[in-house]
Amino acid sequence: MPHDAPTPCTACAAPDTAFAPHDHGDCRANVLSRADALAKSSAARMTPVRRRVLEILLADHRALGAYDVLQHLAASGFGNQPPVAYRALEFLVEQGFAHRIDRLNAFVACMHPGEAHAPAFLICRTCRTVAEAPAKPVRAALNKAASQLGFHVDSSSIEAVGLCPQCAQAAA
Amino acid sequence: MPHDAPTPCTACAAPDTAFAPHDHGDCRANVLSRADALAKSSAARMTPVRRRVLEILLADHRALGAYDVLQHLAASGFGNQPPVAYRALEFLVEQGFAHRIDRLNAFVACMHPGEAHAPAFLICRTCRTVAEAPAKPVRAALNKAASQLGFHVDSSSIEAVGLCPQCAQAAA
DNA sequence: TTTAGTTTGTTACATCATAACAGGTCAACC
DNA sequence: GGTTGACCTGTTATGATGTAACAAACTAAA
Repeated sequence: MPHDAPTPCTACAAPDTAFAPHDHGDCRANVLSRADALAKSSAARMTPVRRRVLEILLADHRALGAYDVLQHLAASGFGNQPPVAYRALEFLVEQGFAHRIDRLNAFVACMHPGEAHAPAFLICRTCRTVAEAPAKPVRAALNKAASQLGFHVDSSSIEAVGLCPQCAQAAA
Repeated sequence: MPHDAPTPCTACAAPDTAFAPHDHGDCRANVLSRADALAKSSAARMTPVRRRVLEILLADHRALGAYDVLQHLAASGFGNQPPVAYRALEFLVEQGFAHRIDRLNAFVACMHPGEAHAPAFLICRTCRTVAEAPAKPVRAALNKAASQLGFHVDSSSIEAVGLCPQCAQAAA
C-alpha cells in the first residue's frame, strides 16, 4: 500500500508526490498507461473523449474546472457543451482515474489509479498544485470521532490548503 | 475545550450534539445569545440582517444553501438579491458563528461560537443533519501526513457523509 | 455636524452543473 | 450478416451557485 507507507510509489515514475521534482513526461505517460490497462481489464471503456480528458488533467499536478477541461476538449475537436466534459469527468472519477476537489469545484488526475485509496488532498494556495497524501490514519481518527457520536461514515473528504515545499521556500 | 473532550458542551443546552435529542428552542436561544454577546464584546456589528440569517440557520441542525437563506430573508422583509445573503453568511463565517460545508455548497450555524475550533462535519445522508465533531486528533494526523511531504497546512476541511444514529436505527 | 468607513440594496453578470432527447457506435446474439 | 439493446456523444435548454460594481443609507467618531 504505497499510500500508507513512506516508501515511494512503486508504480509511479515520480519519487513520491506532485511536490517532488520529477520527470513529468514519464509521470504522465506512466499514469496514462496504467489507466489504459485498468480500463481494459475491467469493463470500462476508455473512449477517445475520456482518454483525452485524462490527458488534459495530467498536463500537470493542478486541478482543472470542468469548463477549463471543456475548452481544451473543444480545441481538440470534441464537443464543447458542458455535459461532454462533465460526463467524461464523472467516468474518470468513478473509475478512480481522477478525483474531485470539493473545495475548488475542480478535478485532478489520480496519481495512483488502481490502488484503492482515499487520500487527503494538499492544495498549494500559491502554485495551486494538488498532491495526494496518505490518509489512513486521518480517516481512522475521523471514524473514531464520528463513532463516538454514533455516526457511521460512508465517505469523507479531507482537503487541506497551504503551502507546498517549493512555494514555502520561495516565500522565505 | 468541550470539543476535544467527551464531556457535554458546557455552553450549549444540548447534551452533546445535533444528533442527541434535545430541547432545540433552548439550543437555538442559547447559541444566539452567545453570538450576540460575542459580537458585542468584539467590534463586530450584529445587524438585523445578519442576526436574522443566524436565526434562519439555527432553525435546525441542517445546512442551508445561500438561496434558501435568501428566500427566508425575503420573507422577513429584507432584500432578496443574492449578495444580501452571501454577505451576511460571509460575516457569520468570519465571526465563527457559522460554517461553510464545501461538500454541500451550504452553510450551517456553529453550535460552539467563541470556542475557537475547527471541527469535522458529520453529514447525515438521510436526514441531512450536520453535526460538528471534535477534530483535534484528525487534524493532527492530517498535519503529520502533510509535513511528511513538506507541506504546511493553513486550513483544512474535513467532511464526512454517512448515517446519523437516528437514521441508522430507522434503517435497521 | 461633518466626515469617513461600513452596511445594505440593486443590477448585471460570471461560474458551475444537469435534465432531456436525438443520433451514433459497439458488441452480442440469433 | 442483420438485428437488437446498451452505451456513448452531442446538443439545447435551463437550473444552481457565486460575485463585481455602484448608489444610497446608516454609524461612529472627530
